[in-house]
Amino acid sequence: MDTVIERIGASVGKEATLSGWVYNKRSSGKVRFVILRDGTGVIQCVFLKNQVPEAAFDLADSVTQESSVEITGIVREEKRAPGGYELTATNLKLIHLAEPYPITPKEHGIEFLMEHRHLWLRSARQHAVLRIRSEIVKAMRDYLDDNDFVLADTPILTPAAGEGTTTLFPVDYYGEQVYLAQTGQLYNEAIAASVRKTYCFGPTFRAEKSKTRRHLMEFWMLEPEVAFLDLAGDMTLAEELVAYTVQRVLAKRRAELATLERDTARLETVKVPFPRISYHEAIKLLQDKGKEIKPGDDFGGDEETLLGEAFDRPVMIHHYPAAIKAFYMKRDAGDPTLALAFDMIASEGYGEIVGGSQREDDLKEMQKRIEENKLPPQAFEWYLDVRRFGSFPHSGFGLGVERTVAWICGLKHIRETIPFPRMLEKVYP
RNA sequence: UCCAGCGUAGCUCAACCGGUAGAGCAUCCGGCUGUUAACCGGAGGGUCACAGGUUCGAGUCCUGUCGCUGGAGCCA
Repeated sequence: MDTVIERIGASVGKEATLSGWVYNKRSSGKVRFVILRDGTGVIQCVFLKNQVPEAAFDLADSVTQESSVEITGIVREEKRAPGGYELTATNLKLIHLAEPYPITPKEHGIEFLMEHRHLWLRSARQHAVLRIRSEIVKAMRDYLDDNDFVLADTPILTPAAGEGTTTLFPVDYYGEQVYLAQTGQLYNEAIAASVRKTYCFGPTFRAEKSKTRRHLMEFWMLEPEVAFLDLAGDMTLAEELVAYTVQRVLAKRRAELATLERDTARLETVKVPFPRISYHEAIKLLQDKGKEIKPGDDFGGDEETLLGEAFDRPVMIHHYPAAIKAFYMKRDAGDPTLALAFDMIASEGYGEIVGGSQREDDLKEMQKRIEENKLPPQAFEWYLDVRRFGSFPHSGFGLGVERTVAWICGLKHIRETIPFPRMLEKVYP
């Protein structure tokens, strides 16, 4: 196996050759330090004038930031080193001399960093976020895979608007106008009738003119859908999935959370059960906190923050007014003005990370909703078939991956949670 | 779309009431045997976003345009 900095401890006292990029360098006359970054970690390499070839010693001074190099040396434990190890170099080989690197070890503004996002990803913070994001996705998929879910991906190009056309990106499809997917949910419902428990995981697209720290035009969503599951069971699935994911990141990505200076005490408490309050209880809670809000209103960013802050773990709000929720959600049998829907609001002001519901499974009722919402009925015939041929109660939800990453990492802005964010009118790089 | 703030060196920022354009980092040259965003000395580097106006004189004041940032709205 190749020697990498992450596992350098196994090579103490031995010679190792590391390949990577020059993260920084320092010089003190007859001793020179090259800080090497190899993608798994960072280690300082010490060059002593009388112990390395002259060419290598010269190169240790002239090599530029982010040049790619190969460094050979003896691995040593070192108390003063942040990672605990150091390399006493015996040689340095240049692979490519980098041009002057734009992102220096000093501060930079967000505009400049976003313009250089492809290079910014190499920095310690972004590296940590990439690794945590990967762990989060793996944890979620592991949880679902281990609980009998079948991954079945849904299309990106879709023939008709899911709900209204204003938020969709139109695409020319051999002369026909189609749209980038907003959700895989409707397809998931059909798949659930085949495999009982399914999920899709992929990008979704919104053409909204949203310009906030919580919105992206292109974001990834994890959407489970389960046959014969009601709203309460749906909430249980959501809280178990989220709690498992948070605990997994705490167990496996401590170092990265530390790099991000995340207060992990706020994550330790994220265990089941999560608090569940009804929409009307939430309204009352907000009114008690002095918010001017009345039953029937939807929650804005401020309200979500207040609700999230009221608990030490994510809170689930259920039984929203049907009027402010999607057409396919089942109504409450006792009060048809309410939808069997829930949102999960993350703690610490990160807002909604999960939105789910029990789906309408009655054919007549669904036909009525499609008509009321002025949706093109022919585009939904296949969807109605799910209600025509052995209709079944079923529920599911969508989990926004980037908002979840922002919350777990403690990032202020969602743009750092995905390698190349698609922001309002910004698609470079 | 609306509101607010900001556009000065490659980067991050200063420049007081309108009076000669400045620092740190980066780059180049030199010094230092343990540095941790190393440090010390030196050098080069400017269409003060763009256009117009006021003034003896504008980076600074006024108008417009463009761009960026934050927020609102919008938002399964």
